[in-house]
Amino acid sequence: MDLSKNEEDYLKALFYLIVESENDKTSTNQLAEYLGISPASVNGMLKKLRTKKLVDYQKYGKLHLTEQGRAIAVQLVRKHRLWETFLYDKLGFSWDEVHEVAEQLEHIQSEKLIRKLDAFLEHPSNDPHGAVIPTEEGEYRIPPKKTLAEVPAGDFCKLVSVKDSSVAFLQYVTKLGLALSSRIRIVERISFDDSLIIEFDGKQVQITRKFAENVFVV
Amino acid sequence: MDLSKNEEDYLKALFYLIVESENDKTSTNQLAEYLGISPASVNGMLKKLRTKKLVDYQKYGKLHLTEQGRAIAVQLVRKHRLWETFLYDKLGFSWDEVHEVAEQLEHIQSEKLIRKLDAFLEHPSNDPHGAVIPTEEGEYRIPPKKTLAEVPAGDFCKLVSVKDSSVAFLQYVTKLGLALSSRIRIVERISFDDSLIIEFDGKQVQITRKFAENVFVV
DNA sequence: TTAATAATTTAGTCTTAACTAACAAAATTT
DNA sequence: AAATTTTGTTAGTTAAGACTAAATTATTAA
Repeated sequence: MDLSKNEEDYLKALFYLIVESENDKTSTNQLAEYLGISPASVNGMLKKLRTKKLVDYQKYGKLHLTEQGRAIAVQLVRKHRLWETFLYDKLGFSWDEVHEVAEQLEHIQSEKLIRKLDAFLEHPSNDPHGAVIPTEEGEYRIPPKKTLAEVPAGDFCKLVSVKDSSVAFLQYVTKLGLALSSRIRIVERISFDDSLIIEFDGKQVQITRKFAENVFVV
Repeated sequence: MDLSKNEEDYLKALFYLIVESENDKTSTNQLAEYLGISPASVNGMLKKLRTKKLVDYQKYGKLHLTEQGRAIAVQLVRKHRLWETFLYDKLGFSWDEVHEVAEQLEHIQSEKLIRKLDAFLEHPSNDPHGAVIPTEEGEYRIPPKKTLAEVPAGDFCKLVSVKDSSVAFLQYVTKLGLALSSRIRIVERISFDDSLIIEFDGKQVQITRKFAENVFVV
């Protein structure tokens, strides 16, 4: 099945909304909002994707991805994350720069390219944000997530990804000096305002609870 | 200046036709033929490119690229050839597979990506087909073609193409074990009969002058 | 220099994927 | 249960960029 960049973007957005909400469905308006496209336009595209048996819904009903639609979306996620890994590991892009470029690269059509890239990167399991890279066979499971806010005082943990991946947040993280796989120790919890003091790379910083809740760790 | 994939393809085609013919101009029909698009459609796009000051022509006249159009085209060629080099050198694609994928990759918009890629590949000067890679500054000159017969003794060179592509000659080349981009050293020139001894892949063979004159190198 | 041929342009159509405005159905309030 | 609000759909428009057919200009041959 050969899809346009556009159709691929719809599938990816659907996948994102469905997986994020862990709800197995989403709605026209939500999708329109996410893509920044009018609901009317989205409605038109959904009709098309339905005739291609990639999404599944009836008039005024909720949207689901078909098996095939889901499979294609998973492969797009795989491509996106492999490219992010390439940009980060091999080309020295920073953490917050990889997404935008990978957004373009993921649409390149060549199975061989992805297989070779995967091998070149030595079959990575996580992208630079710590997200799991689906396998070639389409296996994709989301590991249970834990935030920095849940780690007991005194314990160590490792940064693997962030919840809010806005540029502003990512830049703040970078400015703090926190990098992917930074080893972090919880020095103290301030019960007064729920902030916490953490230590990494030999320095201590104080962060708010809101910040801690945005940082996923292992 | 932000161009669509389409506009970029037109500029690249124009550049190809103009540079190949070494004529500094081309025509609507020639361009249409090359792109596999009807002359009428090409005419429409040319109008658009003219208003963007990327091509230069008047009604019923010959087509030229403007300085800016040429500069953009050169950068596309640069991107294309850097990606081909990446696919060949790093991912292990064969030389006849790289073009199709590079055709897609060249449209990725990110100056940083190209700079980083160039550095990662250690600033290659030639792509896997032996073609020159334009510099970041847009310098692009086609070097005069050189045959194996012109390489001084002791020097290294790389096979890029052949002059005589008869089956007999190609079979002989293959039998010798010479492949595209084989790294060759000129061991010795026998002045008696102008034959030369070359070394590649750790083995030495003797070839006639006639043979050497049929092999282009870089 | 006129006729024939080739090259180029114009005019009008099609498809895709966006849009707005108006309408219809579903969900929520009162 | 009726009114209101939210959500989803339809209809009609627009912009690219392709197309064909027809018209125009250039070039070549007679």
